[in-house]
Amino acid sequence: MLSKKTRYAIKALVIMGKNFGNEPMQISRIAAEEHIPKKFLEQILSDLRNAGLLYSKKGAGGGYKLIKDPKEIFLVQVLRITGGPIALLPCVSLNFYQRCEECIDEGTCGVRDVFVDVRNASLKILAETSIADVMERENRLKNNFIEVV
Amino acid sequence: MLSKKTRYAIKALVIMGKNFGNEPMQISRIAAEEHIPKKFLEQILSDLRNAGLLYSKKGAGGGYKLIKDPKEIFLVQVLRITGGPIALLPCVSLNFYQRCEECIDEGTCGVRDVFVDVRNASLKILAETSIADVMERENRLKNNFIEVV
DNA sequence: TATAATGTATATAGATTTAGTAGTCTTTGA
DNA sequence: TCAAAGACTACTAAATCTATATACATTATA
Repeated sequence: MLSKKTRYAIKALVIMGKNFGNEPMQISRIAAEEHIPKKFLEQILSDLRNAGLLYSKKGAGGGYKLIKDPKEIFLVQVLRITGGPIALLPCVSLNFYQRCEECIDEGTCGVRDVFVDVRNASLKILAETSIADVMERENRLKNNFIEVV
Repeated sequence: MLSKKTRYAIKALVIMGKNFGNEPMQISRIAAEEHIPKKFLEQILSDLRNAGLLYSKKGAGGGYKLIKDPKEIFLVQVLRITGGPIALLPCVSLNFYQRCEECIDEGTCGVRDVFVDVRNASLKILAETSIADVMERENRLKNNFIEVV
């Protein structure tokens, strides 16, 4: 399960994606719109900034905005920055690998072998899906809703 | 990430799978072979038993064994018994659903939409893979190793 | 240049979950 | 009757996650 930190990070990036090309957005505005605790969001945006995804401007009229086009920011990057695990087993994680202490021989572990496949399936989607794709899905869902009603 | 409980559960089922058709295995033996803390394993096997996967026998000469053929026990069942989440977001989980508190409209959430796909991809593998498949993968890995050496 | 708005950094507290342990009871077979 | 084994309940320790608090730095603008 993703941490709230990761979830909030993605949501914040999506909302900044909608604002791409415009002036920076203030933390408090993002926090209010997405119902995210402001102080917590501060930390998260700071991490995303240190990772090179965001530009920030201090002082009055300051805020955050995306450095890159939302088409070029992929979910897998976000998960890695915020430490959200993709793999379901530590011994299968590419970026947060840890040996399973109890394991006798990782190389011949059938359980691990299955969860490598699971990771690859998840990873494929997360590596192909950008912030812009998320925005597009949202639009599609909204339009479908109107059609149905 | 799966809990150790879930990991231990799968490993215990695999080792009992190898023993399928024979006399019950004692907790202490499984614990020793798989390097799992005995008392913790006790709880886990008890859960698997209550869920109908294991037969148990008390007293001298007692122990645990599979009720069903390992071909008929699928990983998804084990995860659900031990509470291991498959979905990466609570609002996407089929069996452990919880609303994301901050979410304004689940129905048009683009993030959720992506993670439904991720869940489906993982679920497909876990619902198709049985304990017997895990055993088979293990054998295949061992044989490949011999060939390579 | 004073002030208010804003981000930065660090520390810490509280809640929750996970992992593991202890102890006692019950059942079974020899 | 005794020892071996599982069943059940409660507890604790550790880790992690979420959130808040505090103090500080920077910037726009009046």
